[in-house]
Amino acid sequence: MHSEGVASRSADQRDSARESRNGTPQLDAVSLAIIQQLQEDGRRPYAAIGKAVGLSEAAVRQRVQKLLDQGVMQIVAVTDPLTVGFRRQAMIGINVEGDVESIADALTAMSEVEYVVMTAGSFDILAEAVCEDDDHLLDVINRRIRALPGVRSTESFVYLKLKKQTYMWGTR
Amino acid sequence: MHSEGVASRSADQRDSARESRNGTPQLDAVSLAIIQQLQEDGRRPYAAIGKAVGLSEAAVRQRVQKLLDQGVMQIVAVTDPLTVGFRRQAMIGINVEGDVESIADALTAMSEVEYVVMTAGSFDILAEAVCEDDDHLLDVINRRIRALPGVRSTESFVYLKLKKQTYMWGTR
DNA sequence: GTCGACTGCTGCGGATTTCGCAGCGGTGAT
DNA sequence: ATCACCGCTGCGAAATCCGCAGCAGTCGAC
Repeated sequence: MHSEGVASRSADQRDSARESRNGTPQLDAVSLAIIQQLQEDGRRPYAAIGKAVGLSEAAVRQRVQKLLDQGVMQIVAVTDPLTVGFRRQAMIGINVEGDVESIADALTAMSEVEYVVMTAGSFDILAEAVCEDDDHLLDVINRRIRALPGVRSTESFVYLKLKKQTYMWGTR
Repeated sequence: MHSEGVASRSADQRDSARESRNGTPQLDAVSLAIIQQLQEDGRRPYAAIGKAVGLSEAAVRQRVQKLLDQGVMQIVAVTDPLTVGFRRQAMIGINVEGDVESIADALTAMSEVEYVVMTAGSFDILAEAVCEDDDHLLDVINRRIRALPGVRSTESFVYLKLKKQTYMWGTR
């Protein structure tokens, strides 16, 4: 039950999530609207969403389940790390020699590293670390990240104050 | 089958969320466990959470409502922006002369800017911009951010590939 | 063209969950 | 001791979730 119909459909019916070349599904307007509803409130009832986007409760439920299965979105609780006991966060800019992606994978495997992105510019990788205190952060940066073979240099930006953190993509 | 004796509330009954000096609530182990459950699945039923943390369904519901009201957490859908039609993202490092916080506030007001943090290090502010295409990104950086009075310089890191994006704080 | 397979939507009951409220016990202040 | 407050429990009613059967539209094959 995991069919991947690779076809181009023009009109209406099974166009909610078409696969594109790179494997990331293409979303139609209705799925986008559903996501938008759930970005406002992740627990909003399916029937209410259906009324908002013009679909039945069951249809919304099936679409949401599919979006979750495909990994397009996830419905989760997000918090301010400070209130859950993580007092030190930092963005770490990393320069790499050799294979950037393998370094990025190594960072991804670290539980303290919550965000990893490969970039163009004067850093090859940006990674966000969430730590309990300074010692913990120091350990992550100096003993774990800089120890990775291929890491040429790092620069750290310790967070002083988080001003904005939104999850309203597509709501604009 | 995770039934744990997390709730030894013999000691203290009304300690689920006490206010500390700076106004951010202090969370006890049970609330943390609830958040953890909702980080795994934001739609998990209250009864299931209650079974996991050792509370009744109604108690979990009241706690969750309180956590939401206090702004400690929010339950939302999160997506990979690429799949929802935003093809260009960038982290922007900003140097400021004068009041850093007022610049940060101005950035916060921009809908394209999804993340703003004041930092120590060679940037005063890091901001993440989510845009539809290169033109849009260029407009945000050159015409809007650099136009802010007090912005001395900016440096951009265009995202090539998002490798990790987690919301599992406290799950470790 | 018809046929068949596939996909997505609807509508429907039954099971489950959510919701509101009254009551209870522990804590701290008066 | 008394009182007010707060969090937890338990319970019935309402709303929601869930699975399933049926229908309609598209696509590919013949």
